[in-house]
Amino acid sequence: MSFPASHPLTVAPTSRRELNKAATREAIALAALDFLRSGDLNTFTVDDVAEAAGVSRRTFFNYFSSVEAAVASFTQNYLDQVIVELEARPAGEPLLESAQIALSALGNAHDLGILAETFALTQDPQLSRFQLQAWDECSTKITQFARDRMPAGTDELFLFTLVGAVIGGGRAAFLVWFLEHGTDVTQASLSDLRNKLQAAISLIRQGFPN
Amino acid sequence: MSFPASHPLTVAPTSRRELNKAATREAIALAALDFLRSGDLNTFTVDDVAEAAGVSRRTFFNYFSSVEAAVASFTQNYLDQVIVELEARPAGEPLLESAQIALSALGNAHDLGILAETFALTQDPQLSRFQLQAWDECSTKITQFARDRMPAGTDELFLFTLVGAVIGGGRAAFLVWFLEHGTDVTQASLSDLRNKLQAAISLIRQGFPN
DNA sequence: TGCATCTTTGCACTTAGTGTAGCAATATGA
DNA sequence: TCATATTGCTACACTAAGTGCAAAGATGCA
Repeated sequence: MSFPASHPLTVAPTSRRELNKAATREAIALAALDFLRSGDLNTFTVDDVAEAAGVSRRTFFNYFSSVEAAVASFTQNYLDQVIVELEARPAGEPLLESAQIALSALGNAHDLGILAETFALTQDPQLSRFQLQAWDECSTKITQFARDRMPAGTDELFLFTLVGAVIGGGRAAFLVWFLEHGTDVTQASLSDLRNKLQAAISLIRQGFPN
Repeated sequence: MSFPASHPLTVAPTSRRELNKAATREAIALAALDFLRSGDLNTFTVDDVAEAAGVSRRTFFNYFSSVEAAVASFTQNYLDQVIVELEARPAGEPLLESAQIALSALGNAHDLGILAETFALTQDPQLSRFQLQAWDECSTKITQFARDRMPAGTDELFLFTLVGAVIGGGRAAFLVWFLEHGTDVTQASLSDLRNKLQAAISLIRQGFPN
């Protein structure tokens, strides 16, 4: 979970406690991911994950409400970053351009590799639910963002549809990318992901005249 | 669960057993909805729902894997209908037009009222996950449908983005509709929902040139 | 160092979810 | 109509999820 460290925007809350908590959180999430790599959900338990992460079962639940939630944290982190990037864009910039840039302002290769892996490992419906929720929460935040940046009184349906389409397109780009590259995250496949994200948003912008 | 009855497309499997099962399923889902109407998820248990539906706890789990899944069945039914409507459209028709028609070919007012209610009652993240999954499964089906109807060799990113945008727009229409009308399902609000669905798809078609 | 604050842990408890085997209802064929 | 095969329902037992609580341990601060 390199998110807090790589984005010291909020006063750098790098106290010992914060560091410890971040490390614990990451350890748990990684342990959960590791179990998923070698089997499906019902081949291991929360106790297993907790033990592997070196914490008690109770502490696991202090950080995540379930294994699924722990695995979804990687996606969550990426989307949180997208929001940060989005809010860093200049106010005058067209919204779809901001979205294009924010979505493809991807982190380092290692984090992205894990993100790609979660795509692979969360085909199980039980797991995919939590990914979907992460995207949905992101939608809500972007809608709020868009409402602030658009002219006052912009039609709500227009707003929601725009954001819904952007998120739908973003997920589409990730999905197609993953279908083509799997968990292979080279520099080349990364740049392809950026291309796909940009292409998807471009399609949204242009529309689909038949 | 009027779905099987109202769509006797598949040889009318109306045997006694089928009828009983459909009735039980509906009873369970309605019982779950009823408990949600008067409190949140953790104010009642599966046992409560089973008892209210007049079945054993074990039978509940024979039909649904959780209370959340039971509540999501209403959305599921609507989206299943959308797929049926979609597949009934002529092959030559432009895809977005088919989608527009299929999405707004809504069932009767009573079923829609319940659908609207589930929008209201599933703001709880625990519940919304299952709604999101229903929409996502619908996406997958529509993507397959679109692949079949588009020229062979159509770009996959184009396909996924188009479908992602359509589903995003569809959900946006429902959301805005619900935000405006709540669970009030009159003839007028229904026709507004149809308008919103059509408007959303139109936006997708036109695109968002800034 | 001593005290206040926050985090982790163990324990006990309720509820979720599932395998299994027997029982009840429906279907089928004469 | 009856006998029998098939399918669904139920009770029971069991593992694991998730949570409240209070004590112990770690960190922050003066």
